[in-house]
Amino acid sequence: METLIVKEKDGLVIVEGVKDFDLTHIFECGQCFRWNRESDGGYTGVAHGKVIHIKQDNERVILENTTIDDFNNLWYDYFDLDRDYGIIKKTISNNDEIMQEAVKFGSGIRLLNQDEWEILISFIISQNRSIPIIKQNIEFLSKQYGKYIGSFRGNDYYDFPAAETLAAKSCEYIKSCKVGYRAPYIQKVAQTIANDKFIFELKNRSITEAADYLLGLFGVGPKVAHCIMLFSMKKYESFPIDVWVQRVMKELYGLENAKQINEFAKEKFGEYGGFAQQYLFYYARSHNIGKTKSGDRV
DNA sequence: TACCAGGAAATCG
DNA sequence: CGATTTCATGGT
Repeated sequence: METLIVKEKDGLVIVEGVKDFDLTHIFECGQCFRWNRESDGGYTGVAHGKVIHIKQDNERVILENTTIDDFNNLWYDYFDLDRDYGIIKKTISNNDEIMQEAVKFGSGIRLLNQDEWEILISFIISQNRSIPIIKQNIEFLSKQYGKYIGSFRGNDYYDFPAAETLAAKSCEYIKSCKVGYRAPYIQKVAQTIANDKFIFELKNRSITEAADYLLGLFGVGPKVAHCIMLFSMKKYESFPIDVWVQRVMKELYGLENAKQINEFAKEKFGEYGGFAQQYLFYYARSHNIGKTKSGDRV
């Protein structure tokens, strides 16, 4: 992104000139599970083994409990600040009133660049579950098996557990985090990743090769594979199809099945499919598109 | 109480 | 091979 001004003041990192950026859109659009809104309107979260607090006042973003070095080396990429979302939004919503509305609603979404391993397990857990429960499960896992990071504003924070740690636990222990029938998926995948760090290479491979590898993991199907590639590997043509995307594509575009949806997304959104999907998901879930009669849309 | 949740594996026909 | 059933758990 052009013309970002970064400075440090009173222990805070202040970034000015941040466009197409809204914390609520970013953290509530379903891409991440470890960020929580605080009473001051900002969010506290764990990523990169660190806990930070972030708050926003229009185009000014304020980070607490971090440094300029970490901003430059970690958070700048994590928040995808090097990307011009104006171009993306304009391109995907060209001649498409539906997308225009979805983009307007989630105008400040940025696709976070998250850890492959954490996203893998998070979205294995996500299957057939609601987002609040997914967040709760991941908190259980982190508190039980994650490394203690430290205390911030009176709360203790734990990193997402390492693959080696989970690989060494039995299914029964993993199940104590209330992940249900997904426990054996987690346990087996943890062993795979602990022995074979290949997942961290996929970012540099083709989307086909990445998908092939991910689909070979126990408990990973098409939807979860696409979420992993989109949220942790910068494979932005990925187009995860979940219940909400199915609903919104049927309700607003008249598409009946996954095959039709994939062809439409590839044809219409191309390299920006993942961004389009995320605007649509956030819009659909926030407005209950497909769950209520179509006249209820805001 | 029955049904649903950012689905995928197992099983069926 | 595509279509259906099953799988834990918590919220509504």
